[in-house]
Amino acid sequence: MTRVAKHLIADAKAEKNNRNVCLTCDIREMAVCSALRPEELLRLNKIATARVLEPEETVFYEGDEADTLYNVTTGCVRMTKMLADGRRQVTGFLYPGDFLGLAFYDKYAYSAEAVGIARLCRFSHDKFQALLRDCPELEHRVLGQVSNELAAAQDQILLLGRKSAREKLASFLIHLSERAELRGNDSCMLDLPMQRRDIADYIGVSVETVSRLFTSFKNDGVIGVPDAKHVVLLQTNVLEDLAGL
Amino acid sequence: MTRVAKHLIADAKAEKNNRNVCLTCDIREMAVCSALRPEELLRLNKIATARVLEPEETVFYEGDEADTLYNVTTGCVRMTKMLADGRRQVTGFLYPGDFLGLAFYDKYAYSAEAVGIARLCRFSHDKFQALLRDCPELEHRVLGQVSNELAAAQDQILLLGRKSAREKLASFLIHLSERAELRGNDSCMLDLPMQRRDIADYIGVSVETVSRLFTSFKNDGVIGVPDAKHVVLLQTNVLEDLAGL
DNA sequence: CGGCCTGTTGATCTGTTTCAATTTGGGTGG
DNA sequence: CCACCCAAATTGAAACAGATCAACAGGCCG
Repeated sequence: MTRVAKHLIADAKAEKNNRNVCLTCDIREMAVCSALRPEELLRLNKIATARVLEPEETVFYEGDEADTLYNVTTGCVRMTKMLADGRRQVTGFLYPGDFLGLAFYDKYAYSAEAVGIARLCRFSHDKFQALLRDCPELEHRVLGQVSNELAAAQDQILLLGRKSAREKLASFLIHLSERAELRGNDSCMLDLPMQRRDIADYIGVSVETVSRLFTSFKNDGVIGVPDAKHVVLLQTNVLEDLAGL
Repeated sequence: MTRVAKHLIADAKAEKNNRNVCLTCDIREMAVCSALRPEELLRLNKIATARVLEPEETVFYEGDEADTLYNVTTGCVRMTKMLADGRRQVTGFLYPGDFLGLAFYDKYAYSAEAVGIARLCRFSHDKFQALLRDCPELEHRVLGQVSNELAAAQDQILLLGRKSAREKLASFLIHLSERAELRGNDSCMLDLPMQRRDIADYIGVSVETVSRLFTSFKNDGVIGVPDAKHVVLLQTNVLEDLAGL
C-alpha cells in the first residue's frame, strides 16, 4: 500500500470520528482545551474538524485571510516568512498542543507548512472567538500560550542577532532537547523531522554552514548523527556551553 | 535648576496626583485601559502608581521576580537581553501605551531601561491579574496587545535572520516612520531618542556599521541627518525598496 | 578650558556565504 | 527485489559582507 493511500484511509477515519474529535483527542491534556469544562468541550467539539497534511503541504499562506485557526495534534508544522527575492525565514516549529494561526488581524502574518505528516484540529475563527467570549478561562489559557510564544520569539531574536553560527546550532539542539523532555521523550536521542534547509532558515545561516557544524560537533564527540533525521547528544553540558548562555 | 532637580519635582507632582493617575492619564485612549468602564477604571486607578525614570535608568532586570507590571506613559523604554560575555540584544523599544513586564512567568525574560526620560504607570502583578479575572474585556485587550507584540517579534526575526545590514537599517527607519504616523506625528521627521549602540544592538550589527550606513544613506540623498538624534526621510519610497519588502 | 563619551571614518581581518563538485540515500518504476 | 534517479546532504575553494581594531572629531558638562 502506498503512503498516500494510507493517509487517505487515516483521513477517512478522521472524518468518521469527526463527531467526537475533541473527546477522543490524544492531546486534550496538553492543549488549551484542558481549560474547558465538559459542556464547553462539547461545544468546541461541534466547531472542530480534523485535517491531515502530507509532508510539505501548506496549511495557509502569509497574507491569506485568517478565517481559520488550528491546533497541531500530531507531527510538526513550520511557520515561514519570505522576502521578495525568495530569501526565507522559518519563524518557528510547532508541535502537538501548539496553536496555529492565532493572528488577531484579518491576515495571517506567516505561511505554515507541514514538515512531515501532520494532523491538525481546525476551528472557524469566528466561532472560536465566540467561544472565547463565553469562556474567559479559555481566553486566559490562550493568552498564556501567546505569551509563551512571545518569550520564545525573544529568545530567537537574541540568537539571531548576537550569536555565532556555532552557538546558534548548539542552542537549537539544546532547545529541541528541552522540548523533547517536556513531551516526555528522550532528551538525548533527538528527532529532526525537518531538513537541513529548514534548520538553516530557522537559525539564519546557510545550509552548508549547518552541514559543516554538524560534522564539526560530530568530530568533537559532542553529538552523534546516526542519520540525517536523528541526533544523539553525547555531551549535553559541552553543548550548553557552546550555546553561549 | 539642574535636570535632576526638575525630575524630582515632576516625580513629586506625580505622587501628589497619584489619586487619579488613570483618570487624568494622557494615554488613556490608546492603552488597554480604554477597555474599562468607569467603575473598573476607578479600580485600576487604585492599584496604579506613577514612576518617573532618568535616562538610562533600569526598570527591572532579566531574571528579577516579575511582581510588577508597567505601562509606558511618556518617553521610550528599551528591552534588552544579554549573553554571558556581555553581547547585548535589544529586543524592542516601547512607546506610550505599550505594556511592559507582561511575562506570564515568575521571572522577567528581559531587562528594561529608559532610553531618555520616561514615565511609567505601575501595577502590582497580582492585583492586575485579579482585575483581569473580573474583567474579561480587559484580558481580551491584553491578548490583542501581546498578539501585536508577537507579530512584531516575528518581523524582527525575519529582519535579523535574513536581511543585509543595509536592509536592516532601512527597515528600522521605515518602522519608526510608521510608528510615528500611528501616533499622529510627522512620518518624515523622525526622533531617534536611542543612541547608535541601541540601534546596532536592535538590528544585530556593529555600531560602526550603523554609522557607515547613515552616512551612506545621507550621501545617496535618501535621508538627512540634522543631528544624531534626528533623521529626515527624503525619499521614503527608495528607503522602502532598500528595506527588502 | 579640558576631559570624556558618542559618533564617525579608515584599514585590516575573519566568519560565513557563495559557487561548485561529490556523495548519500530514499522512493519509484521496471 | 533491485537498480536507477533525483533531491538532500556534505565537502572544498574562493569571495565578500561585516566585524574588529584603531585613530580621530565633535559636543556636552563640569
